Amino acid sequence: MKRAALPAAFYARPTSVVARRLLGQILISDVNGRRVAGRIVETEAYVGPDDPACHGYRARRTRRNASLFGPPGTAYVYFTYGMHWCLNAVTEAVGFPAAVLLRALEPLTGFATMRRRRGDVPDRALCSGPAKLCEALGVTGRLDGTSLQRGVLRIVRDPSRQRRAIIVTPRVGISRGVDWPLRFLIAGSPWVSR
DNA sequence: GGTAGGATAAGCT
DNA sequence: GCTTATCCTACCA
Repeated sequence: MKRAALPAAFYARPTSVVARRLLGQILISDVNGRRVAGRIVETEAYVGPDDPACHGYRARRTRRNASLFGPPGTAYVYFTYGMHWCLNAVTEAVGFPAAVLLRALEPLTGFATMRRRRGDVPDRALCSGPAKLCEALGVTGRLDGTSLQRGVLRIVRDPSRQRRAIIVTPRVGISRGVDWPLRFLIAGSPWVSR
């Protein structure tokens, strides 16, 4: 079934709104021609030049974070801790460095491919963290700056998306801006991180 | 059940 | 030199 990718206008809104509305939508990867997909169950908002935890803090543009300043609906993929990739969806206006970090998925399609990339782990461990889901989907820096509307990675609307309770907490793994409530989870989902 | 520590490298000061 | 939007293993309870 062919489903429409979320349009740029979806992302061209306040980042915390986008982070909430991405919960329940479907992320599809066709890296190496292998279809892998999952439902987004956990996100975090990084909200621009005034957010001390955001890579775009003080609007400092570097080679690493360049795509964070790109058009809404762009993939921002960065490398961290010497071995892990993380995937974000760029939000708001061109030139405004903000994005939603995709932190966990409920695996839906391509279990064999995910397990080949991730190792023989329980289903719960396939995509329950930002670096885990990148490994499961084959996401690396090659996809940084690509479109989430028509690229190898796409986010599509789930026509059967339920209206579900959302839990809001502070963000994880940061040392500045620690009390800002910008992490969003589908309440009761067994697929979230940690 | 829980958590401390190590892996490992780019980017920043 | 130090920090980092993480994960896994080893070890303790």
